[in-house]
Amino acid sequence: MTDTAGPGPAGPRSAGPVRSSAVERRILDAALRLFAERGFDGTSVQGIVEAAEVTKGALYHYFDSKDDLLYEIYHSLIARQLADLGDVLARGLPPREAVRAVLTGLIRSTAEHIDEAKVFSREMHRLDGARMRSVRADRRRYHVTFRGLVEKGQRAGVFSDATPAETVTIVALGMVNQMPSWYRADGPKPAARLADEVAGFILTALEGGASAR
Amino acid sequence: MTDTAGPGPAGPRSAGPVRSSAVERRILDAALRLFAERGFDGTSVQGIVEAAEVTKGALYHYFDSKDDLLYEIYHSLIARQLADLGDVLARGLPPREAVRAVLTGLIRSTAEHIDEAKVFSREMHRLDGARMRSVRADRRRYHVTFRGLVEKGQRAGVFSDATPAETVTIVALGMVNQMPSWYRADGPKPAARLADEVAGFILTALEGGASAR
DNA sequence: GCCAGAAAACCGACCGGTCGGTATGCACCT
DNA sequence: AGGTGCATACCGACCGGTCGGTTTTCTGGC
Repeated sequence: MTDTAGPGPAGPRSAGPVRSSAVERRILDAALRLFAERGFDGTSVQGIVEAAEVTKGALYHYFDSKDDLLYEIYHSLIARQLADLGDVLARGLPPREAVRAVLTGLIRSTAEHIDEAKVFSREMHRLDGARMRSVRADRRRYHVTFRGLVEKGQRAGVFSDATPAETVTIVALGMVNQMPSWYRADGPKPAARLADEVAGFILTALEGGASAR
Repeated sequence: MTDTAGPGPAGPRSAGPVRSSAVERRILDAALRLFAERGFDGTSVQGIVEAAEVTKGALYHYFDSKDDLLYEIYHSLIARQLADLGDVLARGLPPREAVRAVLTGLIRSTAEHIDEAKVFSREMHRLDGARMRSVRADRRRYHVTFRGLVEKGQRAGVFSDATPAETVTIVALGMVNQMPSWYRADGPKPAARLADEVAGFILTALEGGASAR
């Protein structure tokens, strides 16, 4: 196993600064940019090392394979999302405020790291078995946690249970996961406003309608 | 140009059986299945011809390139979606029923042709300039038409205008476009029920909240 | 009914080029 | 003197696409 599933979501590391030399980061940045721009298969290893201004030897010194780069990108994205989610949960907000905080935070964060999200949504299927399982498990944890938040609100009578929490989750996270295909940082609407609108829309549906309790 | 864009959407043809020989369809079917399963770059032309039980010569007799196969898949998907949309519009339903009909139809149709949708969402960026523009234009038409439906309801006072129609469209179509990443035909929930739940959820948000008019 | 000739359908060996990855060497630091 | 951090040259596999040729189907004259 790849030890990616620690107890805490990206908790403090014992010995910190060993991770990621400058060269390592340059490679990762270049890979991210090129993957987002041309896709994984459309990007050659040679292209990455040229963009990062290093040599192939350096790349294969730090990474096992091209797929390794992909996994690093995925992992950093999911780790950040789970950490943000954990932060909100730790604040112990009531359901409505919790859902709003999670959704707006997720949308803002996705907008801010749109390249990672783009690569993720487009090339996730390329991962090999073990890594695929690890990434999927993390994604599922996020999904289940969000759904649990909705369920909690439904049980408390704050949200209508006309629509199953699973379906609500699918709609909300579906919008977020689709962002890479249309969101542009220089677009007309700031991410923060978009986030507020979407959260407001989802909450309206959750609160409106026939409250069955 | 490939003359695939006739006047009517797949309407009756003057002299029919020229289009799509059995071999042509076998190739397209195999390509669709393999693209959905392994991705475009992960699928070799050799693999396609073996799966279709034809030879490479036959494939390049009917298609110009591997990319050609992709475009055919995209085009058939979008053509169907636009045709369905047109059918609903032609019925002249009031906004609420129109939105419901479009959404449930789109979700059911996407579930039914999930492989096409999967290839589409994953590999759209691979198209070259001219074809990319054509596909994007069709997608945009769908988006704008749907948004127009929402706007019409808002102007009529049937829908709340608390959330901009554009944002509503982003949420609704975002869910649909994300379906390929999780929907399974053998899943626990039939597509028809899912479609009803989602449409109900979106309509609740559209009708609920403070109606500003 | 038949046959010649043309056109469409199809075959499969082959090619140029690219790509991910490796082998080996060397400078520098400790 | 040995390990880390690279550089460079190179490899074998594979891939999309081509091309000369063969088979099958269609067409029209008789």
